Amino acid sequence: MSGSRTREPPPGAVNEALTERGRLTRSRILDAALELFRERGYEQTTMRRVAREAGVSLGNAYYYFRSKEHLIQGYYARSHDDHLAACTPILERETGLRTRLRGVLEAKIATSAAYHQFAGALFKTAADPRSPLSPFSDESEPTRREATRLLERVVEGSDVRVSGDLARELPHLLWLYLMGVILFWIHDDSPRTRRTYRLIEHTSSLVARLIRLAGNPLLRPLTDSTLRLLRELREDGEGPGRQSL
Amino acid sequence: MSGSRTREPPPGAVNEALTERGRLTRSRILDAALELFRERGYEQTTMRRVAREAGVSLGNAYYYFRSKEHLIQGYYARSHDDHLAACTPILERETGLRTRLRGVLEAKIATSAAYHQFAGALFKTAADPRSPLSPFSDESEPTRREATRLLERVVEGSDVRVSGDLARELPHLLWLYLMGVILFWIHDDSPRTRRTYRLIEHTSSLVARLIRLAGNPLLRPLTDSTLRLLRELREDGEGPGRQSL
DNA sequence: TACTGTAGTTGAACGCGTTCAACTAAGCCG
DNA sequence: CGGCTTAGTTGAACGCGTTCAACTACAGTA
Repeated sequence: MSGSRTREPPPGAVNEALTERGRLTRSRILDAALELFRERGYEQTTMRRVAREAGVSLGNAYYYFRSKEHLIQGYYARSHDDHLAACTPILERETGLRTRLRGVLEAKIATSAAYHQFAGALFKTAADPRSPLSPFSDESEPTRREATRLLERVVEGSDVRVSGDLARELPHLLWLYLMGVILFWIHDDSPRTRRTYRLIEHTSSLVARLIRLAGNPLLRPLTDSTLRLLRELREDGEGPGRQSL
Repeated sequence: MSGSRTREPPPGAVNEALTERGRLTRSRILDAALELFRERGYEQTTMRRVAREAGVSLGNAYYYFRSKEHLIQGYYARSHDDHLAACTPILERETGLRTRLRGVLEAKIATSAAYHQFAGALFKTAADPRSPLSPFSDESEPTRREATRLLERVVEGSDVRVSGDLARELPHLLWLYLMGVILFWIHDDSPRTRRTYRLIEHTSSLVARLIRLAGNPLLRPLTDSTLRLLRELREDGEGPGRQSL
């Protein structure tokens, strides 16, 4: 009995309160994990192998990552950064809503291509509502907010004007749309996931037209009750987290 | 070396080629599993405990169920049977599309209520595209087909007439809608999942109105390109399985 | 320099899902 | 009855994710 007596929970995903040495070790572990994920997928990658590849002990890997699943958050962060970088030129160049939407969606798929085969296992854990990795979880709120803001920029920077209530909800709806596209992509086993690109090509046009139509008198009641529903569901939730689906 | 030399793959989920004794044992295992799932959830239930509770050995449980996940298919089957039974009176009584749709959706949620807390873990495995339990997998095709047929009856038995092309795709779209509702329900932690009921109440009305509007000249191009997309995506798939998402 | 607390690190151990070679029981054919 | 086949059954063993008590390295303090 010589060591410390209480142990704080491991640092986990966030890069805070780590010494230089710690940051380096953490990074080595994550790099090893992502490479193994790409090479042989999620299930086939063992924590023992990750630790060995990173040159640390098994227990040490768990010091930096609460669980095998938590390694995935490292992937999330990197994936979003890549996506953002790929979107910038598109959002600066294009002004049409359809083109902007399509470009952003295609960028997400293109930047994720290398991880397509292990993305299934990824969503497997993400689908569990109790998992902190669920895209709907409180813990994912920061990432979700960033993605939503990106979609907000897609609409705001376009030549389409959207009225107040809809403008507020639209980014969330588009985020749901993005989740749907990703879900499709995960299940897409066509060569180069060409079916997903086809889906994006068609649905981006569809969605852009729908947004334009939303103000039309014929569709007004439909639009209104949709917006009312979204508001109600949001108010109904007990926390500030808990998105509208 | 006295026993048999080759071993067929275990019977798995289907109830075929089992002796009376086998059927009984299988049923005892499944009953034990479902009870434990209800009591303490999926993860907290161990195969050893299931076997003990069923009064069989650990290995024997694996003789009837290829894996722990495969126990879930037993849940699927029972859940669908319950749903079907609950829907029959509704479909015989109601004629309005909105009411029929709402009734069928509510029945799904109501009959699943007891399993709400473990349904998350259920969908967790179901979200993996490689898993045979994925609702999109080839192995789930029979169940999916049955559910789709139920939704077909919802439309056909109603007082709304739908034209040919749309009539063919509509059941698949409604099945997707049902999947979305279930996904929402899984993440719904409001008391008695009342937010899900609110969602159903509003969206069933919305969807019914959309179906009526689909034939409207203003929306005709939108409807047409949606249908074209669905057809294309289906043709693009290489197998007869692989639904349109 | 010695002392102390903490970040970082270790590997044995636990419980789990899963596998498999071997066993038992029951039916069938001569 | 005896021999054969096959459905049904067993539990030890394997590999994995995860935990944890104990260790080491190092920075700060007196």
